[in-house]
Amino acid sequence: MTTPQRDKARRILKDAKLYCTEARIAILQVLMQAARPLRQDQIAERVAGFQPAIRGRNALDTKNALNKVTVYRTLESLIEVSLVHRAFTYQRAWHFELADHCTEHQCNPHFTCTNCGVTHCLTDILLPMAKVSQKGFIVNRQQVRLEGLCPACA
Amino acid sequence: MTTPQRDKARRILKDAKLYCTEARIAILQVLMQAARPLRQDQIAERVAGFQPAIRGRNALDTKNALNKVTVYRTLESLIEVSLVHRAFTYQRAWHFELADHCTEHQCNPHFTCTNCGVTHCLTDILLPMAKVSQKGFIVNRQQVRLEGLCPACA
DNA sequence: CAGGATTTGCAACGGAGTTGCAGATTTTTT
DNA sequence: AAAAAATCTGCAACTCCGTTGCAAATCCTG
Ligand SMILES: [Zn+2]
Ligand SMILES: [Zn+2]
Ligand SMILES: [Zn+2]
Ligand SMILES: [Zn+2]
Repeated sequence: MTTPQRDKARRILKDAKLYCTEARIAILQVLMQAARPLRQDQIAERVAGFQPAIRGRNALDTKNALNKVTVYRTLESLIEVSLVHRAFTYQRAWHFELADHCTEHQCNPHFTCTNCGVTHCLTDILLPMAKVSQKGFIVNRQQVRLEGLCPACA
Repeated sequence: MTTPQRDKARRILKDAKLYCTEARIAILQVLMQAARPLRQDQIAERVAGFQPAIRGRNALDTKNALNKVTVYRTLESLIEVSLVHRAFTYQRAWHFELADHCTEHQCNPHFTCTNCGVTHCLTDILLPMAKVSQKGFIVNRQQVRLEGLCPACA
């Protein structure tokens, strides 16, 4: 029950001076495997599904699921040490992703299809930063959201 | 009980083929006077304060307040005809503003100060549109959010 | 392995948003 | 102007994600 990815997660947590708990290890792994930002309930769902069966239980056993409060607080701690970002809210729910998807002052743009609802990370595109410093604003982070039709729905 | 602004609101509603109800007239006026996007409860609050007597009641009567469901559905109808936009969500609440603050494919960028929480409309700044059309995406709307310190807090 | 620090789960709460429906308001027709 | 049709409004009740308090479980250090 030790994989390269799992070891990597432990290492990351140790470097961040966080307790290496099962919840944090599992959630980190889920986010490392995710192709797009995930809601808390999606994260919980994936943890339950992908977890290599505790004590011989079937992987789909719901007992592998994390409590939603644990997911909530785990994400808070990961955000605190800048390992994770809140990417955006969609339908009143935050979507989370690893912070290493982002540059220091700008997260990758996110495109949400208004037809199928799927969100795509545009990791290879960055807009120039808005020039507002001469007005006295100090920008720490710029976020771009796009809305429209995805290739599949166009 | 007829002002130029009120007449303008009625005219806009008529052009949009919407019923000229007191709620719509009042909310439109509030948004016309707003310097930044407002939450539904802030809109209700301002309607209650500034209203020149809804339904013949005294202007100071707190009963001038609109029910939150009415605010909600009024905004929905105004969005439906593209008079109003949902600008962004902050702390789980949508913030609304007149759509004429925006160009066809891009709303004005919004800057939120992480220290004092105040949001500023950067109406004189527009970022270039992300070029994603060659990937098959059709962009209807681009939104930019900025976070950092405002001039007062810097 | 013991002891203190931290995290987890449960239950209960909070608040913006949402819906059904009866009665009120606005518009259209007569 | 009155009646009829269309639409809107308010109330109450509900959903859902996020949030908090607290006791039990887990994790780290010595
Ligand atoms: Zn699509
Ligand atoms: Zn992303
Ligand atoms: Zn400020
Ligand atoms: Zn604005």
